[in-house]
Order: sequence, then C-alpha cells, then structure tokens
Amino acid sequence: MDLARDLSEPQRRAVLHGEGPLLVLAGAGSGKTRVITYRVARLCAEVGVAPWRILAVTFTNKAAGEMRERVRRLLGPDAAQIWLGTFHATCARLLRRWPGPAGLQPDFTIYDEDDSRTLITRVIKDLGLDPALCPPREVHARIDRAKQDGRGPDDLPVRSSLDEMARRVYAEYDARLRRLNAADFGDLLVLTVRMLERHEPLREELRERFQHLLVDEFQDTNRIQFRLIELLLNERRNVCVVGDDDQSIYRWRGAEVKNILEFDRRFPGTVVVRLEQNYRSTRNVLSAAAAVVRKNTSRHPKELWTANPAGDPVQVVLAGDEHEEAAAVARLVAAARAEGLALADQAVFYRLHAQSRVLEEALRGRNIPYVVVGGFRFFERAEVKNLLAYLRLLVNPADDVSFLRIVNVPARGVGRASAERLADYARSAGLPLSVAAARVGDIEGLPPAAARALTALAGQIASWRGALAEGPGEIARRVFDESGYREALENDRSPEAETRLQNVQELLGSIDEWAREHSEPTLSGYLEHVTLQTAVDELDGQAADRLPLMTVHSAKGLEFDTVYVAGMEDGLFPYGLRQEELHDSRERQARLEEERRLAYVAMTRARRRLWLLRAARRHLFGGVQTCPPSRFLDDLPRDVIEEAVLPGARRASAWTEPHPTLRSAWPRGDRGRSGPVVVRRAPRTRPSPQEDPVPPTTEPEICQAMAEEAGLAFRLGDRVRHPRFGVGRVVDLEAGAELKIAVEFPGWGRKKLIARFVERV
DNA sequence: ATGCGATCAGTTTTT
DNA sequence: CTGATCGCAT
Repeated sequence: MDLARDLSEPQRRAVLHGEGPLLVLAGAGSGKTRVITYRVARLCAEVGVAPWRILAVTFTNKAAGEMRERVRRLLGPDAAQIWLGTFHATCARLLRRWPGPAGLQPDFTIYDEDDSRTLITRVIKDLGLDPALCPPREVHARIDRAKQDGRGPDDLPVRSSLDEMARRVYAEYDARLRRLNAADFGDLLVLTVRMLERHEPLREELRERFQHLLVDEFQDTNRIQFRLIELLLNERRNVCVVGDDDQSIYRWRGAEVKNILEFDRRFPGTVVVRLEQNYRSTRNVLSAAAAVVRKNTSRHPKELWTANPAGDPVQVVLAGDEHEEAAAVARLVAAARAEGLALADQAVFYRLHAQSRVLEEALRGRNIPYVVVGGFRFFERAEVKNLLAYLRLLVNPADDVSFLRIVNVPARGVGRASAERLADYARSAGLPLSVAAARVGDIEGLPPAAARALTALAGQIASWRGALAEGPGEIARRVFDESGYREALENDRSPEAETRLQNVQELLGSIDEWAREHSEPTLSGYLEHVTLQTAVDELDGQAADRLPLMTVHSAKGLEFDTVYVAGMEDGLFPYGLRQEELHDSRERQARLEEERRLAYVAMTRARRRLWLLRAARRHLFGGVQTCPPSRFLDDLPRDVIEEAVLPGARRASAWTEPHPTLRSAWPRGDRGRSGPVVVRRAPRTRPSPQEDPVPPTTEPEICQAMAEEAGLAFRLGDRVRHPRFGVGRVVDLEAGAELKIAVEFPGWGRKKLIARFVERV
C-alpha cells in the first residue's frame, strides 16, 4: 500500500484522517471507492484496528463485494472479517444475532414488497375496510415512508378518513407481522434502531465493538439510517461518510439530502475533505454533465475538473420513434464491439423499465447478448416465489403469507372457500395456518377433499422440516418433487410452463451454488440472501460478455467506457412532473431537481463516449405521443456536442420542429456504410380482415408473383431478418391481400409474418 | 373448485 | 399495452 503513489493529496487526507467525524464530499468519478478501501485497509494494517471492529455500509451487495475484494488485495484474508454490506443486510445480520431484544423469534422471515402488499391487502379486508377507498398501494407507500422516518402508527397525521384508515391498517399490519414472525424491509431498520434504543447493554456492546463506521453513498440515506449511525457511534465518533449531494436520487424513497448537507452541523468538529478531481470521464462528458446539474438551486456549489483529454463530443441523436432509437443503439453497440470494445464496457440506460422491451428486441435482432438489470427480477417470478414460499414455511411455520401462497399450488383442491375456513379456524384457535392445517378434524364445513389435502400437506411440511439438516439444495429438490409442483409444471401444456420449469431449475442451481460458497449453508441464510439481493447484484460474476441494460437508478456507482441514454424527452426524462397532485410548486421544483441529478448520474457514468438519444414520437402506456426534447438537452454547451437526425425523424419532424444543426456526427465507428441507421418500416395502414376478400393461398406461383411485384422475392430457405425475432429461414409462403411468409427463427420458433416487415439478408 | 373470458384499472425510480 | 382481478360457466 503506497499512499503517496496511489492517492491524490485530498484523497490521502481522507485516508489518513485519524479520529472523529469525517465527511468526504466526493464528486462523480473522484475515486471515493478508492478512498474508502484504502482507509479501511490502513485502519487495519497501520492503525491496528481489528477488521471485525469496522462496519462499512454500501448501497448494493455488489459494491460491498467489490470493496471486500479490493480490501483483500491490500490487506489479505482478514478482509473477510470486516462487517460490510447494505444497511438492510447489516441490520438483518444484527437482528439474526439478537432476535429476542428486537421482538422477533429466531429464523424470522423477511418479507419483500410483494409479501408486504399481500399482507396489507389482507389486513384491509379483515378490518372490513373497502379496498377501493383504502387502496393497498397507497397504504403500503405510507407505511413504508413512515418506517423510513422512524414513525409508528400513532405518529401519523390524521387529516382525512384515508389517514385514519392507513393508521389502523399500519397498526394491525405491524401486529400481524410480529405474529407471523416476519419483518418487512422497513422493519429491518426500525427494529434494529428500536432494539438499540431500548437495550442499553446491547447498545454499549455494539458501540464498543464497532470502532469505525464508514458509509458510502451517504447522500441517499434516510432518517432512520442516520439514526442508526448515531446510535452505533461511541464517544470517539469515528464515522466517515462519503457522498455527493449532486447524486442524490432517492428522495422519493425517503432519502434526506440534509443528512449530507448538514452533517457537519449534526457532528460538530467534522473534518471535511472535498474530492473535486474527476479521473473517470473526458472533459467533454464532464462539462456536458456539469452543465445539466449546475442549474439546480439547492446544492453545494462546486465544479469538478479533470486532467483528462477533451475526447469525443457528446452525441445527441434524434430518432423518429422508439424503434428507430433502439435500432440505432443496437447498431452503435455492434459497431463499437466490432472495434474491439467489449459489450460489458458499454451500457444502455433508460428512465423507466418499460423502455427496455423495444431495446431488447432490437438487440436480439442483431444477436447482441444483453442482460437487463432489475426489471422482471428472477426471484420475483411467481414460480420461483412459490417454491421459495414452501422453503420459508419450513424455516418459519408462522409464515401465513407463504402458506396461503402455496396452499393450492399445485392445485390440490383447496380453493378460496376452504382456505378461508381454515383461516377462520386458525384465528379462533390462535394458531398459524400451517399448524391449523394438521387439525382439519376440528374444522366444520370443510369438503372432504380439501381436508384430506390439508392433512397431507401438513404431514409433508413436517417431514420436510425434519429433513432440514440435509442441506438447502436437497430439501428444495425434495419439496419440488414431493409437493407435486414439478409434476404440475411438467404436465402444464401452456407455452410458459417450460420457462417456469427452467426458472425453478435455475433456482435449484442457485441454491446449490450459494451453498457451495458458504461454509455453513442454512436454508434461512439462503432465503435472506435472495430477499436482500439488489438489482445490480445480478451483474456480478457474469462470465459471458453481455451488454447491460438498466434504469439510471440502477446505474448509480457504476461506470462504463461508452454509455447510451435512451429516451431524452421531456415527460420521460424528466419524468413525472405532470401529475395532478403536483400543484405544490416547491414539490414540483424538488422533483425536477432530482430528475436533473438523475441525468447527471447517467451522464457521469461514461468514461469516453456518451450518446444521448431521443425519439420524436413514442408509444408509451398504450398511446402515441410526440415528444419534445428533454430540457436537459438544452443545457448542454454547444461546443461539446454533436447532433444527428435519423431518417425517421427527418421525415416526421419537418413541420414539428426546427432542424438542429447537422454536423458530421454520423456515422462514426461504422466505416464502410454510409448514412444513418435505416429501419425498414411498414406503412401504418394495414387492411382489416373485412377488407380482405382474397382468400389466402399458398400456391407457389401466386406467392412468387406477389413477392416479386412487391419487390421482395422470397423463396423457401431464404434468410430474413426481423426487427424482433432476428435472423431466420423462410419455411412457407402464403398469399392473401398481403404476402405472408412463415419463418423459423432460432429461439422463437415458427412465426407467420407479413413479408413487408422483414428484410432479406 | 377450477378455468376461462371479459372487463377493469393503472401505469417511476428500489432495499 | 399490460397485468390483475372479477364473475361466470363448466
């Protein structure tokens, strides 16, 4: 570890800082991870702090893993003993060790958002409230926000009947969680804080234990997280927080920028270190990003600088619609790849997950492997959650939410009515559902089939529970087989069933893999692992070279050589300024500023090349809209950007907007082809079935004639490209009012298409 | 009890 | 446009 060689002067100051609170204001790309890593390593190696006395909190598990690896390189195997993880994982770990003081039993279950929502819906119904007047969504959001602020049901304001209902639901929901021996995401923080507040000996023990706290991405901490840090600090106040107010993007989730802006006021004597040199991006990328965020009023004024070269201009591209935009991204990615830039060194960002689909189609069309980060997450798929629900039930018999989830999966004749009867009985007997299921004899009015099924299920659960020692993978396989779920999926003839089966197989594989990586693999450990997974954690350890696609939120903390931001349109990015409840102009302003920071985060992820794309028209939420450019584009200094207009936009935009100045932006890195991306598009008018008097024929001559007339001579065996399905072979022709062809696409199967939509290759 | 179809609603970002 | 829920028919 050579601090003089590896660190700049301010970085060194942060690393060498001794005792007392330290605030590191670290601009984008200024090497904050390096600072934290070196600081931790130095505390251990030179100051002599034991690694297990250091608690470092990161925003994602992936960041934690990377940091651990970097510390390991400096420090050796001792790095494994550092307490390192997200706030949620850290709290879970504390609660597992001291469940009693927190009001939990060992092996409590962590409920994800889905489980919480299910329970809240149930509570609303059980309290006799009308879900229409008391929307579970809204109530859930309120409870969540309250927990982030550390407020209980009694702390909520009561100004409307909805407030009143939300309060009752909150109280009952919390009571129910305790009865089910479960904790939701918010509880992990709330219960830990409460435990530390109420149990002085434990608080003192932990304060004594953790000699140094470090918190990354501090600008996105919320009130309860701040409170937790306060509680863990001893009189030496060794806390090092690192963050950048310009990158605060989770206000909507309760993050308090104040935590960082007012840190030195809350902790008098704080030493402040500013890291203002950017080592990541070219000058052009940096000045474009800075120009966007500079317009914010509530921020620490500061200017990042870089010694890096100016580099390429930032490319601003206008497409006709989202398909053309996606095709442009796919083509640019392919071109960069052809020049030797790996797919993993590039990334596509968007504001909403909903934007990923079109991009995925375009990428598949060019056979570019990609990975969508977040989105429809693996562990949230129904079939995966179903098997996980069985497993949770083995660990925590009181988990009624999981029981209700699987009681009729696979279908075993226990429908809604029977489940309700069981629930009524369980409530009156004060028993968890899984226990009540063993006593069906006491339940009146239960159909014999349902009673038999419940008895059998209860027996199975008991026998699986007895076999827990066999190991997570073995148990999971037994449950999958013996529950009949595997058989049900295998016999399911619907097209999705096969995918579901594969997903469950993948889950089983993931359990095995996890068990291999841990010295004492327990089922409950695995279940916690999957629940606390963050979206970007999926990017970890990808063997194959794939292009990452993600929301800008997921991109925080990452960097790539080349970045494409899709959807730079007002209304989409910035998003959400038009909602009706936004009468409050201060709220409006705050949201706009957060969107601006989001754009700043997106742009500063790029090391070398940055593409900002937008579409003139976009299909979103089922409607078509013409889209004005993002106001953030107006902020970009003219001398660091180049603009290009794609053909689809050139046609459409002639009367809707003035042409931007065209320069030699296109094509770049794509020598040998001339002109911008051209997407073959079918005319919008398509005859409806009634207007189609010509019966379809597969007569080869007719088809051939039609094809030739259309200038599209297809023959059987021809290779064609489809924007969605990629390249395939023509296996059949059919002439109607339009020439149709049947094409076999690898991975998609046989598809019947209108010939005009496909391109011969 | 189950499965299907139709209608309905609601669409941000995430631990 | 999609997903989810509801009610109906089997």
